[in-house]
Amino acid sequence: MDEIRVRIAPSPSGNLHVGTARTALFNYLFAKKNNGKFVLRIEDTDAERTSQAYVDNIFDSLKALGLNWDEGPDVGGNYGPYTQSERFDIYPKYVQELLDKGFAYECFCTPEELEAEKEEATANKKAYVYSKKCENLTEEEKAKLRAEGRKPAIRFNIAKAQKAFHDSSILAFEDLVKGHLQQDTDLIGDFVIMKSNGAPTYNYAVVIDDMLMKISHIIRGEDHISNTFKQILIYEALGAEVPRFGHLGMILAPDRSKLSKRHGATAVSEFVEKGYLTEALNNFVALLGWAPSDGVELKSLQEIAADFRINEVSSSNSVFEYDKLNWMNGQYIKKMDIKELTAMAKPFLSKYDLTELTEEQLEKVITATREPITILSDLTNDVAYFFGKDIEFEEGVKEANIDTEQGQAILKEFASRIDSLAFDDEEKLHEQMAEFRNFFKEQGIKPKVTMWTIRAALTGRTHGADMGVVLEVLGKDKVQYRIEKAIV
RNA sequence: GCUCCCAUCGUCUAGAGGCCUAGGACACAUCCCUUUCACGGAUGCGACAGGGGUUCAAAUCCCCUUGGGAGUACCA
Repeated sequence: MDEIRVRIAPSPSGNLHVGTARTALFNYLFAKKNNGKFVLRIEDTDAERTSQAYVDNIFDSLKALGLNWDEGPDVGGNYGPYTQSERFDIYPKYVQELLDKGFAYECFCTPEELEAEKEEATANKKAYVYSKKCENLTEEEKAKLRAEGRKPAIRFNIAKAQKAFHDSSILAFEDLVKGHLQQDTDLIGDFVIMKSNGAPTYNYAVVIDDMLMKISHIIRGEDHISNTFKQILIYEALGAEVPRFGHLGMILAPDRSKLSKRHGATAVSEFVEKGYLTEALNNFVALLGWAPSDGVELKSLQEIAADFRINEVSSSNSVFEYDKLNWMNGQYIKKMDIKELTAMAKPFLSKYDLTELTEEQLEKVITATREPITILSDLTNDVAYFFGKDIEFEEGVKEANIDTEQGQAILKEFASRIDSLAFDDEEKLHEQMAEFRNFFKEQGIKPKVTMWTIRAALTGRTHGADMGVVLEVLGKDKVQYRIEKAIV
């Protein structure tokens, strides 16, 4: 194939999962690195589990991550439509071709008959393989079954295809990330490619779509390895060029089970709602299975794309731990443009009356509180004392820092200086506070203890934003009010 | 059950036979910086799953065991 074309084909039966996001990312990176095209296809074959809300979520999440597609349902392209449900009329044609070539046959088995076969297989500790009962039905037999009202499903004839294109029953291919992979096709049952209701099944529809969309490389999760053998055979039976495959390890929860709701967020949109930055999410997820050649882990999408090589991706599973994601998110928050950060922070500040502060003051507050946070939602609590008249004291803070003889002395001295404090002159205020600390330092009280008392009275806590910013943003009136309230 | 995949610090990983007394990042601990918490800096803790081979030499190659994951649908 001349052009490199990859795709991501999510099924809209849920919000975009981080695992899918990583697959999308690796496909995107591979396309970027190789000047290829990245296409998005929506696999909504199963109407019952599918919804438009999920389709929207998938679009929005992918866009938020910056994983822009070159072709897709919304932007179109030369190989559309890009939504499977709109492609239903093209699937029967190739089923007929397979039927004509003898690589497929009609199957009239009922669910009950199939169930019985499976039970027998498990009873004999054998792998279940369809009995091929319907492989050689005569026209008369078929007509009779049809007369009974039975509608056939179409099955793919594995052995026939395998024999036609390979020397033995072993089917092998070179995986882009896992290397040599093989499977004995005698162990693969003749699977249904078209249901009795006329709808195509997944393994068949993907092949037709990928073939028609000229997909050259299929990068996906390793849960698809066993499907790959079935799919290769369909490509071959259709006389189509078989694409290259690359199977990625799975993302596991810390308990090594599948990442699910009980482990916390699973959808990209949930991470965003919690206050994770999509840049950090991309960066983190890229590092699950891939390592930059220069060892520098903090990297933009562009930098990663330039360095990315699919064959360097690890073939093992990786555990999704929040520690590193949190650290990374914090790094991005620290480096982010303050205006952009402030805008992103606002949704997390909805419980406060933001009109209390000017935009400039808000930016100061965010600047002074961004350092220690790892996710945007940390801001909600960290910024609380900048709003409203009164504050809430954290447990024990009042008793230890204010209700003491020393605390009261510090507060009284501070109260006496409030009138002379330069609330609107950052530099001067800084000097005045230094002088204030020295006043007590000479009495043997550590600077940080002095500040703890003032901070406690003003914020209800012993740690938080820079005191200069606290004083400046709070302003003389609030400072005076809170200090006086703390003096017994 | 059957088939397939995987296996380096707690986690993500570097490592493609000698460069490995196994490197980095996160987490953790200690120290420094400091008006707090942090940030930043320094140091420390910490792994080649086990057993057999092959080889002058194995984390790297082969086999077995063990452990983990996936697939086994007229779901995708």
